[in-house]
Amino acid sequence: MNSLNEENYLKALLNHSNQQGEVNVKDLSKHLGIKMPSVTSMMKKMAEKKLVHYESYKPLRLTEKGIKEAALIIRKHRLTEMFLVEKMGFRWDEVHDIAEQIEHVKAPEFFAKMDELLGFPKFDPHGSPIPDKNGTLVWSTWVKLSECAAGDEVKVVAVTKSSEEFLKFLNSRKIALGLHVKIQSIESFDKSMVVSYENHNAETLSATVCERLLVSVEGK
Amino acid sequence: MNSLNEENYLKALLNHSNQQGEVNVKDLSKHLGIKMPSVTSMMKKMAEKKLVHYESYKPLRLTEKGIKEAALIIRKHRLTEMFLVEKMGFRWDEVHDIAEQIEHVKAPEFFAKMDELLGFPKFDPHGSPIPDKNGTLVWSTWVKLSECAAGDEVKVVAVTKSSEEFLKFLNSRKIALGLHVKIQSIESFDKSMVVSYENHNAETLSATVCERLLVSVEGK
DNA sequence: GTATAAAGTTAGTTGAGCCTAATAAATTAT
DNA sequence: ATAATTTATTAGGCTCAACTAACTTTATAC
Repeated sequence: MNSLNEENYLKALLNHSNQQGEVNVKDLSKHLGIKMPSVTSMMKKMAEKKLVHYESYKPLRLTEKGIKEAALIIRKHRLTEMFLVEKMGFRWDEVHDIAEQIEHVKAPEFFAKMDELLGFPKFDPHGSPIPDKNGTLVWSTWVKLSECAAGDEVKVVAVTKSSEEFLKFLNSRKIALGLHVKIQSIESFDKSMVVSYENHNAETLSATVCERLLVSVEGK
Repeated sequence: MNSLNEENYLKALLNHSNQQGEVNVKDLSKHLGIKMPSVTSMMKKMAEKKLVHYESYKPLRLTEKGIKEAALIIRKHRLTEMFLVEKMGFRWDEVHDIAEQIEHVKAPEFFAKMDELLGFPKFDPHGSPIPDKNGTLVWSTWVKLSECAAGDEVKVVAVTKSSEEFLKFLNSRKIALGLHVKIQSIESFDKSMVVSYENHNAETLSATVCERLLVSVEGK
């Protein structure tokens, strides 16, 4: 049985891996709030359990088994978020921290029941896909803009949790579904993005906005 | 912040304390599945945190603070059980293990919402009282028959989770609400009770039955 | 292409929470 | 009232998962 902590490592490994499925120790350390040497030693233990591929001085990569286990935790997290919003009346922005805790509950029946009561949803309230019961994350053709890299060319395909103000904001910048956008750069300190599209050369989009825009990366 | 483990100690201390609020190390050890020396050392730590009164070779007793914290955990457990049964469609006998895990979730809003959705219930699906938000356990005038001692004289006042078979069973023994019963003895190996009432001198009631009968102890 | 900086690893410690074996106190039996 | 039994404590050790300090490897810059 995975310890609570191993579960956090798995989740962070999956969530912060790049296109090649790689993460470096530094990033993992920062996201988990755990010092690098501790991360290294945990990686060795998890490598013995065949959860990660580990080689000294090389980037970390989850194994198939690791990906599956991580996806199952993320499944629990996202199902929980959906349940909190749909069945308990929480707002979508209140549910993350609660789900962060409930995702570690070991009770398959509980999550199966949530799934059933929710009608087997495919996406959580933030627009992220919910992995299936086997831990298969169906990579939707769209991702959050915030997850893209500088240089990517993308098409806006959806918007999550569209409040009226948010839609007005998008309108004011002439951002609409189907729009082609190129990411010029990303400010590392606040994760805001400078993007260009049509006759806009350098629009700055805050991290909050980038979180809510779902896009498909051109050529995927 | 209490560790998960400290929470389990608190709960066990409250649940297994006798009328004087005392528990001995042996019992605690058995109920927690933790060896006695480990319990002793944990008690010393918890005594420093003012959660238990601890003196060598004396029975353990929760402090006011300890009782409150324990009651708040039990509150979360019982609210969860109620929620699982009332709002998610679980049977009352399926919910204990799930609640055992969810009770450790740190998210006051989550439990407050449950409470609200349930209409601020006073009892859980097993008939146990739910402590209030301040950790005050309102000792109902009734307790489970299983919690009484040999020699007690009691009156049957309610029945929890009355299935049709259970009611039939009670009928066949002529046990009804209002009946006066005296507990003759308790079999320590299976917790069944030998009781007498009206013209029945030595009826044996299984632990399961004693769990489901709520009684008021005469003279309380 | 060497120097510096950044990223990663090793070695050694710590604290929590458990364990066993041995000892001591309290209780029960004779 | 002493012996035997039960209950509790002490002493010492283990593992896990964190830490700091020191060192090594890899990447970056000049």
